[in-house]
Amino acid sequence: MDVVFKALADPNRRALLDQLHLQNGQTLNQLCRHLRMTRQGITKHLGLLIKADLVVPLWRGREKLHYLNPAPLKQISERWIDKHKAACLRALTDLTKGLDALKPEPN
Amino acid sequence: MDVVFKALADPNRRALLDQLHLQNGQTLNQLCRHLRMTRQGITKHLGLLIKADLVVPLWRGREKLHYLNPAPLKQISERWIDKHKAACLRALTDLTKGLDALKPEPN
DNA sequence: CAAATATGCAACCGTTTGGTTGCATATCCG
DNA sequence: CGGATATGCAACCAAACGGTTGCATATTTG
Repeated sequence: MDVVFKALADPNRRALLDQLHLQNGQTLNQLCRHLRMTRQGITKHLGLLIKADLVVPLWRGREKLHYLNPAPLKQISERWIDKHKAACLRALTDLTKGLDALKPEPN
Repeated sequence: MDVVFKALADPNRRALLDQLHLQNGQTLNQLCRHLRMTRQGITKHLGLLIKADLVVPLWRGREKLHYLNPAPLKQISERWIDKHKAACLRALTDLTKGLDALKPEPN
C-alpha cells in the first residue's frame, strides 16, 4: 500500500499512467515520446509503477509492453478514501463545533 | 492536486490522518503522543497536510486544534481513481489481448 | 554474420525529504 | 508578575529521490 502512494506521488509517474490510460499496452520507447526525459529515467519510473503493481509489463520479443492494473487504485479508494470520505459529514460538524467552541471562549 | 499526492506519500502523515480520523480536532501535543517523533517533526508533517488542505488548523488560545478536511481526498477519488477504475474492464481485456498477441507470436 | 533496435544495469550527482537540536514567542495560571 | 505550557522558526544532517551518462545485453533484420 505504501509503495502505491509513493508511486503516485510523482507527477511524471502519474503522467505515465495517464498515457497508458490513453492507450494501453505501449512499449517503453512509445512512452518515451510523450515525456521529455531519458529512456533510462522513464525506465526507473516504470520500475516503481511496476513494483507498486500499478503497471504490468509484458515481454514480446525485444519489446516490453506496459499494461495498466487498476486493482491497487481500487484498493486505495476502498480502504482509504471511502473511509475518510465517510467521515465527511462528521468532520464538518466537528469543525463547526470547533468554531462554536472558539467563539464563546469559556473562561 | 500534486501537493495532496505528495502529502499522502508518507506513512507518518497517513498515520496522522488516521489519528485525526479516530478523534478529530486534536491539538499538536495530543497528536505527538501517538507518534514517536519530535514535536517539531510532527509540526512539519502537519504543515504539509495543511498546505495540501487535508487538515485545517484552528487556534484556540495557545492551542492549535487540527481538523480533517475530506474534500481533497474526494477530488482525488473522483478525478483520478474513478477515471482509472472505469478503465478496469478495458484494461483487463487489453491485457488478455496482449497475452493473445504474445502467444501466437506472428512471424 | 553484422548492423540496427529495444531494453537493462550501475555509477554518479544535485536537490528534496524526513528528522533532529536549539532557541524564540505567545498564552495560561498561581 | 513569573513560571509553566503550547507552539513556531531556523539551521543542520543523513538518506532518499529524480535524473543523467556510459556501457552491456538481447532481439530483429538485411
